[in-house]
Order: sequence, then structure tokens, then C-alpha cells
Amino acid sequence: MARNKVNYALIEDASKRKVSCNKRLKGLLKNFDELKTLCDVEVATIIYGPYRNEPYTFPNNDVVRNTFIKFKELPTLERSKHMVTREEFTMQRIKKLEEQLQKVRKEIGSRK
Amino acid sequence: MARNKVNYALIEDASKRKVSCNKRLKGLLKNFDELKTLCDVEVATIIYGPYRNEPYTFPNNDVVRNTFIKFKELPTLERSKHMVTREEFTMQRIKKLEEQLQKVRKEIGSRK
DNA sequence: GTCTCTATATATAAAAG
DNA sequence: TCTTTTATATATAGAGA
Repeated sequence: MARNKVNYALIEDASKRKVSCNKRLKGLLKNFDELKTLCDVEVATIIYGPYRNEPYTFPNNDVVRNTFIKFKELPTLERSKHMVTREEFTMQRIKKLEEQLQKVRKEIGSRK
Repeated sequence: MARNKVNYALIEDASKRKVSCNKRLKGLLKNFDELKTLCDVEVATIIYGPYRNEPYTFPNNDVVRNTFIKFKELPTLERSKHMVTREEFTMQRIKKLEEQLQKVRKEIGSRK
């Protein structure tokens, strides 16, 4: 994806593959996080990587379990809307930091 | 992400949110597809969007079903060991933003 | 292995049609 | 709305420490 365009096929070199895998996993989790935050989409993911036996889950085990139950049973579960206090808090924090960054960067830009 | 940087918060405008949601879903599925192909990672995802009753699944319903069953059978302890919780993820994000802020502020300081 | 850097590919917000 | 286009932000392959 950068420097060189990558072939749409298994990366043969094992160490390159591992590095790529970790970078892409990170990117994927960010995408999920943003989709959930910006667009209010409910996601549940299990990822089995080749480098550990236990899977990665997102956003967390409970949600994954609940989403699966919902998926299996199809009748819509009424979901609690009152369990995001901490998440809201950290979200605000991130927003604020990003605004500060923007501001400071703009200040730099105007001096160049 | 383009033209303008987007705030890390729910997109208030409903039609913008929908457009963004669809674009991001598309991107996310592409990411999954590439991770699976390039790095031989097994993934299972359920995504409930606000615009249809049926969830999106990747790679397909059967794999999702099987993967989640497999996940359910893991002992709880093993499961939580490598869980990527959303909280952890946001903490990392905050840390990174703070580092950037520090760096940029230092740059400003050195010019004054 | 693990971080950082950075050039390039890609994703995507907003505009235009 | 939806598609297509474009400008910008972001992700990431490869390199170097």
C-alpha cells in the first residue's frame, strides 16, 4: 500500500507478513472504532491471527457474545443505552486532544 | 478523512452520517478481505448498521456461525487474555495524541 | 524482534452533476 | 437522494536504527 503496491496474494516472506499483519490489525481496529463512534454502528469481531491461539475480539467479549446471540436468534434484543459513561468520557478526551493538535498545527503552518 | 478532518464523535447530520457509514463499511470489508488474503488471518464479523435489519457478515454467515461457536467454547480465562477491549484501544489512542501534542508544542517552543 | 521515519498508495469528506 | 470527481487525510511498505 505504500512505497510499493502490494500484490493481492499471500505475502510469502514470513517476517514481512507478520509485520504487515500487525499493522493491518491495528488499522482494522481503528476503522471499527471510528465506524462505531462516527456512525453509531454495532460491530462484533473475532480475529484469529496466526501468531497466537486466542482470538482478538472487538469491542469486547460481552458485546461479541451478545451480538452473536442476537445474530442467532434474530428477534431484536432491547439494548441498554446507559452503559457508555466511561466511553463517552474518553471520547470527549480524544476529541479535545484532536482539537488542540489541529490548533497547534495550524499555528505552526502559519509561521512557515 | 479528506477535505476536512472529521471529529471523533457521532456525525450529527443524518444524511452525511449515512454516506459516511456506507463508505466506511465498504472500506472495512475491503480491509478484512485483504487481511485474510495477504496475511492468512481468520476473521468473523457481524455488523449491525442502522440502515437495514439484517446484519452484514464477513466472510459469510456460515463461517461467522462456526467461528462464534468455536469462540464460545473457549474457557473464559483464555478468552479474556488477549481481548482487545475498546477501553484499551482508546487509552492507546489518547497516549498517542498526547505524544503528538508534546512533540508539536516542542517544535513551536524552539522557534520562539 | 521493535521503533521510527517517510514516500507512496489508498480511503474518504465534500463538491459537483 | 445516487454517482462521480477531487482534494485532503490516513494507512502502510520498505528502509534504517
